[in-house]
Amino acid sequence: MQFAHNSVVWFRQDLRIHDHPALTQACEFAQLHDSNLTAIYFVTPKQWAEHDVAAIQIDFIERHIEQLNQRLAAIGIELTVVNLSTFDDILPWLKAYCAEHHIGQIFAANESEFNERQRDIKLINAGIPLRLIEQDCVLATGTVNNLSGQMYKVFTPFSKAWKKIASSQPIVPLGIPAFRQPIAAPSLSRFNCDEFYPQRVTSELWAAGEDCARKQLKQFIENDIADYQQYRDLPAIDGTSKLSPYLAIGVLSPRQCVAGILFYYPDALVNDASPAKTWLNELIWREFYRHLLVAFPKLSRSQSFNELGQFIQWRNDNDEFQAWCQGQTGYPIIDAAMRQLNQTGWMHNRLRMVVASFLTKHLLIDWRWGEQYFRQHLIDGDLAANNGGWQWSAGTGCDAQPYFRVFNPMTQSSKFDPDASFIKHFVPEVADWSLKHIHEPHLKAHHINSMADLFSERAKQEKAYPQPIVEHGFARKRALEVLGALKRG
DNA sequence: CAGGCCTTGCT
DNA sequence: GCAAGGCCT
Repeated sequence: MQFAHNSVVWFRQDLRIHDHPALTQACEFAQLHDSNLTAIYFVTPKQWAEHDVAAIQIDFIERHIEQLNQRLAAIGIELTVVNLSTFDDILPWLKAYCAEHHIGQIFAANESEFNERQRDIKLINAGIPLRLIEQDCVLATGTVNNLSGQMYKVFTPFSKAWKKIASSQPIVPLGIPAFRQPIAAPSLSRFNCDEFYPQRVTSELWAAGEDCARKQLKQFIENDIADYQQYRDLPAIDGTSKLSPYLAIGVLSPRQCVAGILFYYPDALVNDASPAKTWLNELIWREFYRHLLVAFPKLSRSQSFNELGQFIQWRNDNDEFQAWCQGQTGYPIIDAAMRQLNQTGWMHNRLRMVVASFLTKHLLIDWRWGEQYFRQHLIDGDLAANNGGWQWSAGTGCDAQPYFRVFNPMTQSSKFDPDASFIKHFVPEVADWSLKHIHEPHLKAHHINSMADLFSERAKQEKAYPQPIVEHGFARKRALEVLGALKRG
């Protein structure tokens, strides 16, 4: 029998060749042994459907896989796309592959989600020579702890500790490994997802490719990061980085983002007044939620962080949930946000908080319903951040919003979309309403005053837009009673 | 261990 | 001004 010197790099949610430690180590291994190195990607649509991965994200992934294929070929690595069904199919496939191709080592980036970790542990226990490289976070999960040696449960002390550690070590992204002579890029198997994803959904708002992502990162840090704090809450303005789709599938690494910040703002980790501090904090939130996912695996299984969360008496009215999903609640700001999600696969962060608060508090619908709907539609779907954000809104999470803080959709509307230009774009029915009525829709009279109105286009349109699904004062009081009951026991 | 502190607000 | 209560040092 031939000695097993060949190796594989297994790509998951890390679809890039820059700053990819597992890829780099695989190349070094193959150079050392003068052996073969190939790359694989597993398509597991049944697993993805169980995880509520959005069709638009799968399309985004497939477009990046084609790009990755070209880039890998340029350094002499052949990529194979393998169509399977679930994670459980990977073990037999890898067993056969390792035997046939004399594979001695499989390199892969670690993942923080529970099922993904279980998959890897099972493979290792079954004898698959899988070597996991910690590269999911800038600072590996489990390495940022309080003085008791435990994971932090409050963001601010976590972020301080994180910055202290990060500032004491070099943050230098790896380049593209110089490996072998280019080969012709192989033709890849198409993703076979039709059974679980009959509808293909493509986004034109995010270009595919590592080069696009890197350019967008550079431009954001160079031009926009200092204004981020000022503009990030205004959905009508392009004030956010819009990099989340790339981070979610690993076209960019978080280390590239932090290194980018430090290139332009070298003191960002130690200077609390740095213009880059607000966006840096967002990256640290990403790390916080991932570290939590590993420290508290129940979060991956949709259990509330706060034990009391399981006792909340959700109303869970299905018709109201549908109205929320479809952007038909009668609150223009809520409906504009949900339609942005439905139409583009992305929603502005401020609005994610607004609609999450509305669903969980005004409608008293279980945050899990909203979390699932978000994942099913977001191009940047990411378990850690999505779960963290929803539990923060619902008040069940780690370092969450207090239960008695109920966002006022009218205040949020006038504060963050003052001229209603965002709302009007996604809810044209209200485009000719006064600003006052757009922000405070309950003041808008929906009466039809005359026969002329009845037949006018305007009357039809206004009739088509629903009355507010629930009155704010009433809903607020109801939420405080239901959620407050828990605390009183 | 007592005391300061705690993402994005509300009335 | 207020709204708990737990976390962190």
